[in-house]
Amino acid sequence: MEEKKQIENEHLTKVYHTNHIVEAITVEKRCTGIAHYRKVSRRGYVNLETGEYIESKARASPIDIEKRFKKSCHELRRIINLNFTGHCSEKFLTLTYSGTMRDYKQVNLDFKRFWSRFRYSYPSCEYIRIIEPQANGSYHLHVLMKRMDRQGLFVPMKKLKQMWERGGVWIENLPFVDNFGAYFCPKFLKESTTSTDTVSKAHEKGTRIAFYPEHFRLYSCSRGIQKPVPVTMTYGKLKQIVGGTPPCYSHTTTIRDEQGSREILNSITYEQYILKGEKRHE
DNA sequence: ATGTAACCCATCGAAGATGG
DNA sequence: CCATCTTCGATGGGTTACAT
Repeated sequence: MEEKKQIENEHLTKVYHTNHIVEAITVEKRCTGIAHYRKVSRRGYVNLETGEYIESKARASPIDIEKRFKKSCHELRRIINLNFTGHCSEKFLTLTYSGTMRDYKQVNLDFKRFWSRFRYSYPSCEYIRIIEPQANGSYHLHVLMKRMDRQGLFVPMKKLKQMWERGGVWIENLPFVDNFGAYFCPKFLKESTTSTDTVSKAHEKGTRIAFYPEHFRLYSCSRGIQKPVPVTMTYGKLKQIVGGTPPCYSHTTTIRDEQGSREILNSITYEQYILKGEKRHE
């Protein structure tokens, strides 16, 4: 049993406040100094203290890729929660291919073309775009679209189909959920590893992440989309912001030297609060 | 006029190492 | 897992050019 340590009110915590959702990340031993290594080229790093030069691994391991993916998902969730509230100026689009499309670059080109057309007719719109492989490895796109002048966004189906001629198009209102970020983030990692057939390779690794190319971007945003800015504050100040609301989710990770080691290097507590009252503004 | 594609470049996300 | 830093390649969008 891990004893639940109470965080001191004076302890510093990093807080993301994205509309009605508040996330607090509290690191027990906060990073003190500056990292010793500096990137000096594509693969090269130099230790500033010793002058030692090293080169990075040629290829990232599947574990590294999964970590990166999770990190991107976290950021994506926050961006969505900061920019989308369920207002009538917001819509959710899905763009698919009629055939199989496994060319990541081509998908980006196709979206670029779609966006240049869309922007012409709806110049006040901004987007968050997520590229996702389906179980068979064929890509499709999810787009959260938003009118910045806060007028209702209505796009005739006929027009949409003209702008995206590669396959199916869907446009919907945002669903009635508390956490849009969590709703729209890919959930590959939960997939079971029990594979059946042809798509073997990706499934053997237990995830569709394997379909992405090496330097993929899970999401991208147009410039008008706000980026979440964390604020470092005391834990007491955080409690003041959330009032009496208890965290709806909380998790502490302990970092050990190596697996099974008894010595704890650090611990990180993640908490999420959902504040009522500043929820949806229709 | 009206809609689309082609350039170019500032900006932004991904990479990747270590210490805690 | 988070923090921190730098480099590099991708890309968003303003502008121009080219259609219809």
